[in-house]
Amino acid sequence: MGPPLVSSGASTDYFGDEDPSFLEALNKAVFPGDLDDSMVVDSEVCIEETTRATSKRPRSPDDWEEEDVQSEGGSHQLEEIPPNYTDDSTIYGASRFGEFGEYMRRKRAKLQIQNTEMDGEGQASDSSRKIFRGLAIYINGWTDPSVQDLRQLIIKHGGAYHAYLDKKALVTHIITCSLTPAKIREFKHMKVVKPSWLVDSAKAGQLLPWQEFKYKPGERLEDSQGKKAPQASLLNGFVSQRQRESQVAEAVESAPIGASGSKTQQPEESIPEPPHTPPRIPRSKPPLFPKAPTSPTSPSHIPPTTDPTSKSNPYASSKSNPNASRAMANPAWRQAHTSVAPDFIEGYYKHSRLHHLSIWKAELKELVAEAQERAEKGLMEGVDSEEGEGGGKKVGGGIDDYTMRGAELVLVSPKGKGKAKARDLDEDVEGERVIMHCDFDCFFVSAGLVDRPHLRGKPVVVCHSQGAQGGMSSTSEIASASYEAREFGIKGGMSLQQARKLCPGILTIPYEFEKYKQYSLLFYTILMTHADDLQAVSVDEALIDVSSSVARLKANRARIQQQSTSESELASVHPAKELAEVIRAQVRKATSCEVSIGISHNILLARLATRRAKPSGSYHLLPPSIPTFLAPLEINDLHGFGRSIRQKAEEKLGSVVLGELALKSKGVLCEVLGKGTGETLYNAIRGVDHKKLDSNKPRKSVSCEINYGIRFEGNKQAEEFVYRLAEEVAARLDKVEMLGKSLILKVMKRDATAPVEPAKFLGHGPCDTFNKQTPLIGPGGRATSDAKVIGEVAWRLLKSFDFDPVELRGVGIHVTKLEKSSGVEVTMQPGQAKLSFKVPIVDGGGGDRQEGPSISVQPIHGAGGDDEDDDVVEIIPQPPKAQEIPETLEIPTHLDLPSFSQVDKSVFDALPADLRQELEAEYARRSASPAPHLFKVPALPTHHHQQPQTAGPSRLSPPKPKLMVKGTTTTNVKRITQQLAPRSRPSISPTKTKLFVGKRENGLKISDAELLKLGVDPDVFGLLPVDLQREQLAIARQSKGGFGLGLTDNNSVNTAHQKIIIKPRNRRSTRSPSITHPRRPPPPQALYPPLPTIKQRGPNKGEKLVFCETDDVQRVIGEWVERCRESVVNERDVEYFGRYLVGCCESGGGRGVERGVEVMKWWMVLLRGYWGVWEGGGEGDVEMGEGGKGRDGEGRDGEGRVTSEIVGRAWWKAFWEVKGRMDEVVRKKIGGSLSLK
DNA sequence: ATCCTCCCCTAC
DNA sequence: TAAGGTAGGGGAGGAT
Ligand SMILES: Nc1ccn([C@H]2C[C@H](O)[C@@H](COP(=O)(O)OP(=O)(O)OP(=O)(O)O)O2)c(=O)n1
Ligand SMILES: [Mg+2]
Repeated sequence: MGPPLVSSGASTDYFGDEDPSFLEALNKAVFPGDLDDSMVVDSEVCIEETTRATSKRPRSPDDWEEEDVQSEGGSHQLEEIPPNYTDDSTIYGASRFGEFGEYMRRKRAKLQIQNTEMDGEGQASDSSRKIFRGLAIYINGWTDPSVQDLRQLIIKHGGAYHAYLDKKALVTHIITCSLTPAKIREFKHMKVVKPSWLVDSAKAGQLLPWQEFKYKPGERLEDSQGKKAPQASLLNGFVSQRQRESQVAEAVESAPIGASGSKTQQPEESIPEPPHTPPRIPRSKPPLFPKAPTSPTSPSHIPPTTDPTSKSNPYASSKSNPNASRAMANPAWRQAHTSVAPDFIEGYYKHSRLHHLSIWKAELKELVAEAQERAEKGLMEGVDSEEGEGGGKKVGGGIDDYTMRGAELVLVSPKGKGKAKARDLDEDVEGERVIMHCDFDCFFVSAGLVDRPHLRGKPVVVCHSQGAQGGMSSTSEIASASYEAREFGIKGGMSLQQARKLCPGILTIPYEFEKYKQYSLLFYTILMTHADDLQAVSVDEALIDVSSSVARLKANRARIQQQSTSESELASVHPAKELAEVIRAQVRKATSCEVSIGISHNILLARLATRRAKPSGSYHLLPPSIPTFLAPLEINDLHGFGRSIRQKAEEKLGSVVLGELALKSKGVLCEVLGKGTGETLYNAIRGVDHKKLDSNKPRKSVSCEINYGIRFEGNKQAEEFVYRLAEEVAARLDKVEMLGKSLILKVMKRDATAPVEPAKFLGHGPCDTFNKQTPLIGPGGRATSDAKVIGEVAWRLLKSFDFDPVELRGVGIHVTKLEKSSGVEVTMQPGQAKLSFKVPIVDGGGGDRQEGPSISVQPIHGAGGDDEDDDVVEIIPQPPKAQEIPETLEIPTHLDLPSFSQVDKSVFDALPADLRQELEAEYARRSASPAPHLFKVPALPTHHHQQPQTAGPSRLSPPKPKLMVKGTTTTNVKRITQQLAPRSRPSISPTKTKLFVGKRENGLKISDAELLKLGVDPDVFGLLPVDLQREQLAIARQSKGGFGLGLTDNNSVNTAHQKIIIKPRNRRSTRSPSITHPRRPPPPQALYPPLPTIKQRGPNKGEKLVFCETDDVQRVIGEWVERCRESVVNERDVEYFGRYLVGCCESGGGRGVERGVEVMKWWMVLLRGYWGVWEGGGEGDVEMGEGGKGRDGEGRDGEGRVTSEIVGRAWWKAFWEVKGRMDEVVRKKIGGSLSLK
């Protein structure tokens, strides 16, 4: 656009047609969001559901099916619509719009009650008029809105919920979705009604006549058969749309839960009764917009359906997915998108969220194990220098290696041992044990919103289908839903189409695996700082034992109180809670995401506490409230107890509520659930749990399986696939340096009654699964990791089943009976070698490790300088510089699956000022230290002293708490530093300082202004315990003096530069052999090299493209923009960026252009998010450059502050400038207009 | 009693 | 379009 042009131009240009949808999406996003905040639905009916379980599922457990499919009919049409999507959207938009009014209104109303509702507290009455006052309700069995939801609804509206039916006389009504014949008889004389009575009444704001909702045995309810039936009814078309909608809304079901399989459907729901639909639905489901989605209906159509129900089965399985059938009819399409595609496995894994979750978990466990070993060893020898390669562990410097491995985590030292010991010794001392369960709130969504602030507060979900894609018939699964989305009943695991039925305005954002990994590392790094012990649960979740940290805080507090009265108030807050809030604040600062923390004295309770902490908070479940807390929970609320057990409990024990189950004897529970499970439950009901944090157990199996997109046409293809899968497994075995002696082939075969193409696009649908195990014999001896051998064995097993390859829907290869490969061997790769080292070591102890990364820690003892110390450890920094090289290194280990990479610089920059300062201080320290080593870290007290932990605090001999604390902090710093070091800074400059310094500040009297001056966030500072405050202060001062932020560079220019370096991939990835570090030999190749490529998709779906995938470029841009939100963007960066894009367009062929366009769109989206208002006003010029660099990046205080307008205009100016260059290139290259079309 | 095999189940 | 993986806990039942 020319200069002036502006927006329109934009739309015109790059986003030509798609724009509409693209823009629409943007608008939508904003739109609804505005309202948001509260979401509506008051009844919230969220449903939940689930459950069901399935009883049936005859065979395979799965049945996912989306039943939605049913809606399929609708979807069908929708499908066609897409083309005109624009129009549609317009049309739909209109209607939506109207609905939005209602939506908003509701939302607003809901707002008021929203927060309060859940907690027992209550509240609010407003929406909740006590319409159920006087009612005594008992809920029987599984229900559509879950029992829990119904219970809340009942209570919220003044009713009484009875968990037991023992006194029938007291119960006025029984709510159920299904009754067994026996129960029917039993309840014959009672008022048995469907859940919709409660839901509809709540919506209507008045108690509706129960008779209209009377439960009739004949009616379907799903229940056992579940699946299908319900759907069928829905589908049937006749229900008017409106009715349908309302049903949906009400019923809401939800989908299956996240996890597993069988789900599905069921949810369905309750829909059995379409008819009723209550009288208006005044408020209640906001979501329901009638909208068009649905439509028509006929489910059928198309032949594919094979036999939908034909078979008699009740479950019949779902319906087929017409879109899939159509696509599968095209040979070329099949060749390109199903298991027969040459790079199917690679592409599949690259996009599989579940695969990523699994890999990450394994990597995190490994990192934690390494940290623990290190801590225990206490020091290790430092390897010292390893710089060269080292980067992080193996990976040397990898800068970023992608795997987490590159990163190093250090456990808290103080306790390292201490803890361990302490723990072991006093296990019983429960009193002392403090466990925290930390979990990000809607992790994928939260991470995605960091760069999309304009979507905050709106109903957002993460899924592969973006924007309007898929219309209303997308079977894309939702990985995570924002809390706003949950208000509509949307849950993880459900399909996008189901979600759209619940909330047509739902917004979708793409996966950003790289980002999740980075945040996770930051998260773990922070946790390590406070934990005595840590158990990696998942990327976004961990259990930590903070007993010693809490004890220390407690002790300090006591001390302080004595000293000064001023802080007495603090006493009211339990130190554990205080620590939890500190952790939350640190993670928030580091990632801009919310983490919730549950605290208690054992794992079981800490986990349950998290649930209450959840939206965004912390909750300490203390002994006195345990009984009350547990009684109303249901069995499946317990970790490890899922739907299957729930069903057993319901059927054989007559209840799923803990309060009721508490009456059962241990014997009964064991009889029904098995010995171990029964006892675990018995104890859990009483809040007892003796489990310890996961100790690093050796891996027992390595597997690989794919149950998606499996569609073979002949044995040849199946064989080819099996061999490729075998290569994958072999690569994974090598990666962990293990060999196996036994192989298990897992096969999923389409259930005879299931449609050829299941409801879920390319999903496996209802299947029968088969496993076959056989010994795996390698060449010489037994265990092997040879791909060829594995492939042959696997294929032999598959053939032995003699299944028609066309019927296969899933294949998996599991290798068990593992043993470590002999040391070396594979080790070859440098990179890997490093990693591996760990293994060999086992005994050797001695020298192993070199982790090299850079840091090694050695214990020093005391002495030193400071006081404290007891256990100090030295850290040897890695050679900074090496880093550069490292980057390139990359490592390609085998697949590169997503693995964690070290935290990259940008992430480092994103760290909160306080944390960053600590790091900086650490760097300074390092550089300062003569030898490279030597930092002190409180580590174990090596020989000298004894008590570790406890001592910890004490460590400092004197009373000075601060020291102790400090020690801790220091430690932390180190850890983080270690982690970041490799990548971070090139410049480590220097200077000074020392560590510890004992700073003696005492009181924490310091003004905010002063804190700001030091770069310390007053808010966070305020949350810190006194000792930590001191520490922070000391460090902050130090760093200021030392080398202030300056060196870090985060400041504008440098930072920006780095970022802009975009091509990170280039850099990082490695790919350039040339760059490879000298030392490192070429890595082995990954089976599937990662290509970071950006996704380039057709220009057409611009929107999607824009949001799709995470690619480095987008990430970099996001960070760049984010960084310069308050300061004017640097011209040089813009210039660099422009050159990069132009180069991109010129070189990459059409793809380069597409990519460039994609990047521009992304950039535009970001700018619109922050400075949309200034988009058009191009005229005012702002000087670029200068403003920004100024001072600090963060705090900027007052004075010459750059206004948002100036910053925004500068950004837009930069945008148009770059766009102008792009246009030229595009014109030349593609011809005509810019619009790429 | 213990262990082993062959599942199912659960979690993220 | 969509990407339903993966490892470990544990139970049932049989072999030892
Ligand atoms: N079946 C599942 C379960 C989880 N996840 C991913 C997406 C989640 O964001 C992340 C973490 O899982 P959680 O169970 O912690 O769910 P959330 O973090 O999304 O929500 P919550 O706030 O309830 O923790 O794992 C997934 O893709 N599929
Ligand atoms: Mg979470």
